[in-house]
Amino acid sequence: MIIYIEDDFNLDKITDSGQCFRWEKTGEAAYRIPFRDKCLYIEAVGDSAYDVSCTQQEFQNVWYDYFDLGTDYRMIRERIDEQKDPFLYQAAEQEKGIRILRQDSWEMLISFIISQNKNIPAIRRSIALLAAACGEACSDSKGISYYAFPRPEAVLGLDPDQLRACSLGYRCKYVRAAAEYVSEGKINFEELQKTDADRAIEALTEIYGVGIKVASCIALFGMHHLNAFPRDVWVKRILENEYPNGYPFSDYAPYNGVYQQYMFAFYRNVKTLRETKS
DNA sequence: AGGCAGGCTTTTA
DNA sequence: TAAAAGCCTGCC
Repeated sequence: MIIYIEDDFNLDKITDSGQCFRWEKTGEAAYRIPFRDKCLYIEAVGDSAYDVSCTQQEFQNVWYDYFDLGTDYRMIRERIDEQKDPFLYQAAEQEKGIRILRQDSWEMLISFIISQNKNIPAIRRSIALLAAACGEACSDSKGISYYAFPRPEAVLGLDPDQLRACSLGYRCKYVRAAAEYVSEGKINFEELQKTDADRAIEALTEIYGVGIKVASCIALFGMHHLNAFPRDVWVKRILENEYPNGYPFSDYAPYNGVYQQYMFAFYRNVKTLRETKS
């Protein structure tokens, strides 16, 4: 089925922005995307046109929300004043097409615990190993198999050696603690989605192995708190280098997290560009 | 070969 | 309470 998306939407930009770790590239501008108990093939086939493997009904019920198509990212992007903030303006122009997906809170919790001290390929690898170790084996619309992201109880069912085999290293104990925490019902993701970003982050940091940065990522990518602003080493460098007199968070509320994504992706791409040149 | 990669917890001053 | 040390692992 062909669908049309007029707003900012770029599959490569979204997956390169480091918010999702389970998309599989199946071709030029084409991906296979597992989400909860579903799996979608999507391919860019022309101007604003995308070929998707699901029915119209499934797209409306599941994927419209997953891709956050109800939010106007062009409007968010155009709030940046080129004169007042040329750096962010350029970053957003360059990285236009990034959106903040509405992913599963529990999956994001585990994914970002795993992310600490790892680069993106290593994060992807660990998550794939974990899913293969205890996720449910499923079959997509083409009959090709994949693993659903495991439930907390499935993670708890692994013995320590099996967990360690997912290349989790010292994060093993964090992953296990988080699975216990969720399994015991100590966190209510739905409730935290309804509050503000700061409250959600505060609650998330109660979990062993979750600090401010990881909690901010979970709030932004797993609870859709668009004002959450993860500060990793790159963002700290950006704030130091580009905004020595301070960053105007209040001007950019309630979308600070979206702008963070633009500048983060922009900075990283500049860096890799420099590396490939030299 | 040592440092670093999208940090966190624990220990130490 | 702020700064360091230690932690798994893979990669250059």
